[in-house]
Amino acid sequence: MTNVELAKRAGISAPPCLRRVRALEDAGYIKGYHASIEPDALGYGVTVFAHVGLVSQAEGDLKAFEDLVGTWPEVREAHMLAGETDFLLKVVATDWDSYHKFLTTKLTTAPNVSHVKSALAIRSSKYAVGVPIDVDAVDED
Amino acid sequence: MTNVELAKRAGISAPPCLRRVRALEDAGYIKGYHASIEPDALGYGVTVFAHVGLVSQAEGDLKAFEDLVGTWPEVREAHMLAGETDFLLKVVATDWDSYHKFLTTKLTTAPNVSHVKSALAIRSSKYAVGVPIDVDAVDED
DNA sequence: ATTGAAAATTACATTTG
DNA sequence: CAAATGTAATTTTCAAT
Repeated sequence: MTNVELAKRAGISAPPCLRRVRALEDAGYIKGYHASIEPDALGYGVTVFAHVGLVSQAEGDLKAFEDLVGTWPEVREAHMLAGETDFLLKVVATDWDSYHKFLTTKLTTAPNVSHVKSALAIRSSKYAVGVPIDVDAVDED
Repeated sequence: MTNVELAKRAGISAPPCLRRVRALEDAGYIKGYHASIEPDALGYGVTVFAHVGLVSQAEGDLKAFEDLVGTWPEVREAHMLAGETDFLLKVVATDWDSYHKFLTTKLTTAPNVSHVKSALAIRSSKYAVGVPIDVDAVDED
């Protein structure tokens, strides 16, 4: 969206609107801008949510695991959970074989990994970024 | 990123670069563009992964549940899984109380919902969009 | 609001496979 | 010969004064 279009929606003129956006960027509210792509269209038809349990939950070991998965391109998201599984990983692969290879050669053989439970994503009906606020519903005249 | 900058990275001039991008958009490879924001900075400090089991897995009932969660702003992602849990929902809320309210008044009381297991996300160390391909590493001269 | 600059888009000539 | 690219010119749009 262009700045003028954004200003129109916000009900203000362009210059202060741009200043606000810059302020949000500088303050860290806006992390960046991305294009959304269709994984299936690029041959990445397999999405798996891997529930990972670790042997040690010491902070240093948790951090080490986070750093490790951060280097794996197959892992698109890594969330540390409270509960029976320590980490929830979103893994994207071209096919099931390539996921299985990732699972056996990287994930299960990684240090500190106790058990992995793979849940194949059949389909994703909703994938929204951001927070529940509907921007168009805020400050509407 | 502007088109000229993208063309520079691709090693071609601007017009054919723009044509390629539009071809990707028209073909559905690129779904759209958006800004990435920081949920914590906006007061949404609670992220929960809700594992939902349904009573009926008939296609009509699955679709009905997908449509329903699609109307709930608290649900940012909805993935249908193969395994013991039918759906994995990523839910974002301002605090634990507001999540609990969502859980008790919306999710657990929704039609066809059998059981819900909530896994609180302590922290997210990786959140990447797209696929494992590193674009900058492709076709590099 | 105005102005200056940069980018997007079109048309056309050229090259490449 | 067809498809894609590059150059150039035009129109539009954006951002700073």
